[in-house]
Amino acid sequence: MNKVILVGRLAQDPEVRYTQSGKAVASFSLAVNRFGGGAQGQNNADFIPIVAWEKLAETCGNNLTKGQRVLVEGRLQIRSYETNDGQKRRIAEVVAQSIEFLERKQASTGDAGNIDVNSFGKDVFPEEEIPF
Amino acid sequence: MNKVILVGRLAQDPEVRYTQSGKAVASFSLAVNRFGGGAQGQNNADFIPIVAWEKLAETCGNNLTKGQRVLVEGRLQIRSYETNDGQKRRIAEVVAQSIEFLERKQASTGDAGNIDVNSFGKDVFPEEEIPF
Amino acid sequence: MNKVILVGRLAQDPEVRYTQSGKAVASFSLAVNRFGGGAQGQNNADFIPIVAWEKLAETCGNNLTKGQRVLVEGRLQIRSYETNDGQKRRIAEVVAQSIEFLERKQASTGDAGNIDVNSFGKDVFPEEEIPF
Amino acid sequence: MNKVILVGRLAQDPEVRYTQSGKAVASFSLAVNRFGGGAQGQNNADFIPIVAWEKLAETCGNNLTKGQRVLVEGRLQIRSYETNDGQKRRIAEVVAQSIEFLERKQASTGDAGNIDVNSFGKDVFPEEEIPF
DNA sequence: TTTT
DNA sequence: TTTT
Repeated sequence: MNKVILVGRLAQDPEVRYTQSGKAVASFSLAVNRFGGGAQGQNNADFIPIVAWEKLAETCGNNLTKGQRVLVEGRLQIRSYETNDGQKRRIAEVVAQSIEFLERKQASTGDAGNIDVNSFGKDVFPEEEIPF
Repeated sequence: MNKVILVGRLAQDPEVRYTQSGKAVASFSLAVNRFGGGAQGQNNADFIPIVAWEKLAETCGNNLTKGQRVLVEGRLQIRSYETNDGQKRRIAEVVAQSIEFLERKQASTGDAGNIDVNSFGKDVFPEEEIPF
Repeated sequence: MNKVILVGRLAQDPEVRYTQSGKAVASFSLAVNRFGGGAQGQNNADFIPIVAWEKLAETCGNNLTKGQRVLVEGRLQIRSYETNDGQKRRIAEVVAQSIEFLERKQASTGDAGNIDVNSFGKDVFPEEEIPF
Repeated sequence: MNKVILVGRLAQDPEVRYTQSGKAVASFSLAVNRFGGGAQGQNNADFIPIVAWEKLAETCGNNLTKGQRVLVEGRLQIRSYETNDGQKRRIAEVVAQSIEFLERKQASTGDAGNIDVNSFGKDVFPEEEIPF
């Protein structure tokens, strides 16, 4: 069991990239407030990296924008990578299995009349690297 | 909502430290298998940093040992810190709210006859730094 | 581990009652859509009984109304009771531990300017009966 | 979001039945202790009805026995049915999406050498009735 | 680096 | 109806 459930707002628009084999990968940072979003100041949030793969990645790219509130269900993954100067680092991120839209996309961003309020993804343990 | 539920084995004995004000903090790494712990090789695990505070920290120190299987419920926190040479880093860790013991402590590690199989903690958002 | 996490809408205003010892108990039914709340018809929901105790019960009574969307975290409990004609029955209900308000109370139901968007409760295993 | 996560012991061997179209359905009752399984007496458990469908149902039938400890992830469903004398009743049950075996099958129940310790299922919202 |  |  490796289960993560988060409710928060996108801190940025999702970025969608493609692996060499053509798989879509969306990534964004989710601002998860620690104390209910009250008046406790602007720093009371965890900014949690989210990645989504394939069909779910494309749903994110097409339907999510900065500021939108979502529920993310996924698993917590520790990924190793090397910095440009050769240091080994570890990064934690949540690999989304499903994303529930708790708000519609902002009207200003374009039409959003008919999107599904839920979109389900598959759990993936991809062999491929996340492209940078 | 910021909820994490993990089942895994302690990759090491918990380390218990104390903050300047005397609060106990336990930390350990939890090995969470990705594919059900079968024969897929030894590398298929995420090693997830866990911290526990106060009474739950002491319960960890007294009752958990390397290799023991537990269920951890907590929240995912991103913490900023500085390296010795002044670089800013961010680390993700799970702040445990409760830990359920799925196995008794190894007999070889000492007496463990009558411990509770569950121990519950409170969610904490401590002001204090985790001591290193 | 006995954990339930639901996102849905109140199917009715909460009813707040008091036990003989004066503990508040709120109860309501939560409509949880099965397929993302799309156009699949009105019958695709589970109506799940929720109960909340004490301070959380009062928060429910004061801040929640029919139709409002909430996230409920709790545990699943099977309770035995007797019908008026002496039959034994079992009912399942979710005992709320925390409720996150995903929407503000309807303006028409009264002022809702400044309520907290989160309200946290304690897990309770009360000895007392839920009053009818 | 309709998510249930339970850790408990099978109160009985699973019963596997088949729908008219041939789908397997397993059902059993899961005893979920309220206070950590300590010495608080024998009545401190919720007996929660679990159902599993298709491949997961067969895995249950083949690998689970009374008394075995498992982790069940699923959704909470309210199902309507009629009693033999025509009364309408509602029953709550957890439709399992995945089951993690926290213990191997009892040796006395037969060979259990090489079973997977995890088995994953799909979320189903079947049109068909659960056979009685 | 950041959301409301 | 029940598990350890």
